[in-house]
Amino acid sequence: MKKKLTERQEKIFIFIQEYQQENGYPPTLREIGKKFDILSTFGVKRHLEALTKKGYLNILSNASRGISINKNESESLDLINYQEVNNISKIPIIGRVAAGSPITAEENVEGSIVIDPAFIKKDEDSFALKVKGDSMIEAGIFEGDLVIISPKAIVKNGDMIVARLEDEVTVKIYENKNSIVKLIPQNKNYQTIIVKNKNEFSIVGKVTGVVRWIN
Amino acid sequence: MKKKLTERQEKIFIFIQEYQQENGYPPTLREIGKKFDILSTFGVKRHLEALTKKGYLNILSNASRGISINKNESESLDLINYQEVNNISKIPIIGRVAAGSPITAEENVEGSIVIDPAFIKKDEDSFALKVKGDSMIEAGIFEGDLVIISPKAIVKNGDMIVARLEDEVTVKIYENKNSIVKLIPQNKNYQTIIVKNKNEFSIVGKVTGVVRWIN
DNA sequence: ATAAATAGTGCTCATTTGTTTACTTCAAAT
DNA sequence: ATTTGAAGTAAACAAATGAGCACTATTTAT
Repeated sequence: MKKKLTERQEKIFIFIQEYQQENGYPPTLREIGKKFDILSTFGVKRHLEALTKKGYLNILSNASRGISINKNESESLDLINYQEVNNISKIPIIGRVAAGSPITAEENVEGSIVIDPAFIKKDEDSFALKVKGDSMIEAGIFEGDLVIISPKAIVKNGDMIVARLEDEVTVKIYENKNSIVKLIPQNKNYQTIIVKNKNEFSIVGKVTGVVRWIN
Repeated sequence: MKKKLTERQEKIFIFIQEYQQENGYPPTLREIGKKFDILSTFGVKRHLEALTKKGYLNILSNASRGISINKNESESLDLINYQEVNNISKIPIIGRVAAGSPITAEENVEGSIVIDPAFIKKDEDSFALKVKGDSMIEAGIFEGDLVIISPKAIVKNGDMIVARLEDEVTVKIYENKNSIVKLIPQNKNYQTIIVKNKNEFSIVGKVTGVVRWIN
């Protein structure tokens, strides 16, 4: 379970996420400090330690930019991920997502799917979401399909992602031009969403697969 | 268009991708060197420069771990092709089908996918086909998708099936009214096929699943 | 055969970057 | 009133890391 962050910590956490998404690598202490007018690296470091203690980050000691974002916060999920049968990755399937709850919380797990490790490239944090709604039918994603999500993947413009807006989770095409983030559906009947309040928006992960079962 | 890589460059590029995927940040020159037994950082650096010049990477000068992966377009680097011997609901993937040969002949197998037995109802004869062509895009099946086929399933009108017509294998919607068999595509640009010579037609199986991998 | 591209070693150097200690400020809780 | 926790400054330090040069070896193409 994730512990609550202070306002400052949350802003820093969001910045790290955005930096990582835009650059493909995490920021340094000094880059974070510069952004938030913190003149001492020590001040930044303690923020990172707080975020680590609360389970949001992992930090590799003495490694530059050794920040990795922790998107699978609950320990129960780790148990699910470690159930590997003969080196085959078992991916948890997330069903309904209660408002405000972490997306990978145990109570949301509906089942699991087993994928050949040759297909899913060593991303043990992957999970699957059951799609509700038809906003992506033109991209060949239907209601009831499972989308496989890689939380650590680098998201680029045009990628299909799962985004969280306030307490809603949706599948859309991601576009970031001049810091204006757009979430583009693939259905003429839906409108593009322009993200205004970045605090209420986060990228859950990139869609790396689609699985559909008929009957 | 991306330029071709040397064997060495490709291995290094794949390693960088995997490292990024696993750790959330890119490797350092020395970490790459260690992996490939390159004792000098300069040797590694020139590989990165080559990869940059050929459009695979971007590098931020003087920044540690300042490597970002360029995912512009088609990366047909099939690092996914090896087979492992495990016996749990392993579904073979059929690639090209030689004219006249039985569709599940061993030489046609391109790989395999492992599916949770909870999903596939113990149909051990299931196999997967890689879709070529776009005749089913309106049913959410795109070129390159894998369709999972159950040869034993009972096929009803309206079901999606894989049919063999002479030496061609296609995915279509099946309809049989008054002994007139129609194969209906899901794409306005294609025409419904009416089967005349039933000797040259057979049902390979029913489509029970669709799997798509993005990137 | 000769030039060009590829691959690598060993070394030095400069910068980047994380670590640590000591001290300050402020607000909220006890 | 005192303690506690969050937030920050300044300075010195060590480790990590990229940059660069001179030189060698092998393969590939002209």
